[in-house]
Amino acid sequence: MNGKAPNTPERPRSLEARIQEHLSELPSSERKLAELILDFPGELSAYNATELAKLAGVSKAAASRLFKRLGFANFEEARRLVRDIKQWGSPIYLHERQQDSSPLPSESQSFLSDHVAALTRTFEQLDEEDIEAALHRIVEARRIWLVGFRNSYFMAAYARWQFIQFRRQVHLLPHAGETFGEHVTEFGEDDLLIAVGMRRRVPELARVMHAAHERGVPVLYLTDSLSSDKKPVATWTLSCDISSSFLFHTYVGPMGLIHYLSVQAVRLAGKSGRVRLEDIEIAHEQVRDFD
Amino acid sequence: MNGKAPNTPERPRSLEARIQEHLSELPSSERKLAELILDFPGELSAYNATELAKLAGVSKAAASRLFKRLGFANFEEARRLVRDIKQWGSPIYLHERQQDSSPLPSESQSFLSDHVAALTRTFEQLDEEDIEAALHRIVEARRIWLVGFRNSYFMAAYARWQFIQFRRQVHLLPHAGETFGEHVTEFGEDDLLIAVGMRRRVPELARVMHAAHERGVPVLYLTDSLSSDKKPVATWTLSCDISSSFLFHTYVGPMGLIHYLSVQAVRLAGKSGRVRLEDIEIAHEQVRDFD
DNA sequence: CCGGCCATGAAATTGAAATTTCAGGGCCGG
DNA sequence: CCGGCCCTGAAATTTCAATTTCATGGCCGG
Repeated sequence: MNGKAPNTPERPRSLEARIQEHLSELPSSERKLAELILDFPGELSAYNATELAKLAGVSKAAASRLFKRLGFANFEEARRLVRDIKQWGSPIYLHERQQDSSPLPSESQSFLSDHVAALTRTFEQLDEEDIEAALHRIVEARRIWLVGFRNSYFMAAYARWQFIQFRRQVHLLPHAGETFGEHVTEFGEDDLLIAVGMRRRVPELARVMHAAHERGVPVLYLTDSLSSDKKPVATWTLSCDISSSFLFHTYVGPMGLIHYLSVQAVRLAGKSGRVRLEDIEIAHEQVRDFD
Repeated sequence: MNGKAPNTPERPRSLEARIQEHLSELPSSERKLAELILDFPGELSAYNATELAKLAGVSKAAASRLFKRLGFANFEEARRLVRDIKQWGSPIYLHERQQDSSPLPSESQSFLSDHVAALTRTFEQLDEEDIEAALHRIVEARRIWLVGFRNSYFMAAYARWQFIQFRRQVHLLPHAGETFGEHVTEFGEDDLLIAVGMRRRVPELARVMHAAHERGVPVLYLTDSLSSDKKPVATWTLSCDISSSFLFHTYVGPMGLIHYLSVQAVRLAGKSGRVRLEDIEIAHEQVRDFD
C-alpha cells in the first residue's frame, strides 16, 4: 500500500493543472500519456482509458496509475471532471481567476466561435430557391400570419417586428393557451403563414400549419436542421443550425435568417412598387433618429 | 430475431439522422431518450448510457434497446460514431448540401460577415465586472422582471424563456398598451429588473427603470453601444453592437449576450447549490414533456 | 557482482456498465 | 371480456474496461 496520504483538500483543479503540477515527477510511461493528454485535440472525455493508453503507446496499467497519481480516485472521476468543466465551466475560472492570467477571455471567446459557427452553417445551407419564392410571397401576400410556440415564440415576434416595418397586415398569433380557431378560420387564399418551429416543437404547430394548408394558404416553415425529415406540410422550408456546445442552443442562426429575409423583402417590395419611398422611411426611422 | 436485413450499405449516417429516420416508430420511452439526444447541447459521447437514461428519466434497458433499434450493435458503437463524426467536423448532410447548392451567393456572404462582425464587437466590449455582478443577482433575486418595448420586446421574451429553464419567478412585463402601474408597485427589494432597450427606445422604458430604482431594485440594462450617453439609471449596463450595413439592425449580438448570460447563470446557480446537477433536467424538461 | 529499488506490461481480478430476461400491465381488436 | 401484442423497468446476467497483481528487467550504489 503506497501510503500516499491524500491530505490535499481535494479542491477541483483542472486536469491539465494537475498534470502540470506532477509532470516532472512522473515515470516515463505515465509521462508519455500525460503529454498526450496535454495536447489532445478533441474532447478528452469521449475516450476511455484503454484507448488513451493505446494512443500513447503504453499499457492500460500505466493509465490507471497515472490518474491515481494525479489525485483522482479512478479514471472515471477524471473523465467526469473534464466533462463537467466543459459543460458547467470551471468553478475555478469563475472564482479563483485572479491567479491565472487568461481567465475568461478564452471562455467568452469560445462562446463567440460557437455562435459564429452556427451562423455560418445556417447561411451555408440556405436554399436560395425557397428563399426567393418565399420572399415574393412575403411581399405580395394580403396578410401574413406568424406563429411560434415556446422557444420559437420570440423569433416569430422578431419577424413580425421586422415585417411591419415595410408592410401592413402582419399578425402574430397568440401563443398562450388561447385557441387558434378564430384566427385559423380567417385564413384566406391570399395569405401567408410563417411558422417558426425550432426544437422542441409542440403538436399545435403542425395543426396550424395543416389548417393553413387545407385552406390553400402557403406555408413558410422556419426550423432547425436537426428536425425530422417527415416535416409538417410546408410550401417552403428554411432550416437553421442552432447547435452549440454549451448548455443551451443558440438562436443567432434564425436571427440572421430573419434579418436576411427582411432586408431582401424590402428590396423586392421596393422594386415591385409596393413600398413607396415614404414607406421606407418607416424602416429608416429606427436607424436615423437619435432623438 | 432482428429481422433487419443488414444488406444496407451501412454508410455512416449521423446519429441524429438515424434517430430522425426512426423517430416516428419509437415507443414512448425510447422516444423520450431519442428526443433528449436530439436536443442535447453538449458532447454526447462524454456521457454513458446509464447517465443518458437517467437524464431522460427512463430505464437503462430502454437506452440499450434504443441503440439496438437504431441499427447499432451496441451503445459503444453509437458513442464512437458520434465522437468520430465530431472529430471530422460537420455531419454528412452538411457536406452533401455544400456541394450542389452554389457555394455562397456572395450577397448572403456579406450578410454573414455583417453578423459575425456585430457579434465579435459585442463580445469584445463586454464588461466582465458588470456581467459577474449581474449574474449573481440573476441567480439570487427572488423575482426577475423583464421589460422591453418595440424591437426590444422579443429579446426580453427570449431572455425569459432562457431563464425559466433554471429558475422560477421570471416575469415578462406586458408590452401592449397596458399599464405597468400594477406591476411596478409590486417591485420588491429582492427583485431584479432587466430592461432591454435597444434603439429606438420609448419613454416608458426609462420610467419603468426609474420606478425600479426608486424602490431599491437593481436594474440590469441591456442596450446597444450607439445609445446616447445620457443613459437611464441602471445598476449594470451591458451594451451590444447592433450595427449592420444593411437596412435593418442585426440583433445577433444581444442574442449572443443573453445566451452567454444564461449559460453562466446556470453554472453559477449550480455552484451555489441553487441548481443541483440533477436539476439540469429542468433544462432538459422541454425534452421530456411531450405527451 | 550483488541487492535494493522501482518502472513496466501481461495477465488475473474486480467492478461497473450494458444487455438480456422476465413479470406486470396497458392497449386494441375481436 | 378475453387474448394477443408489445412496451416497460427491475433484476439477473454478461461483457468489458479499469485496476491490481506479479514476474521481469533496468538502473544504481555499494
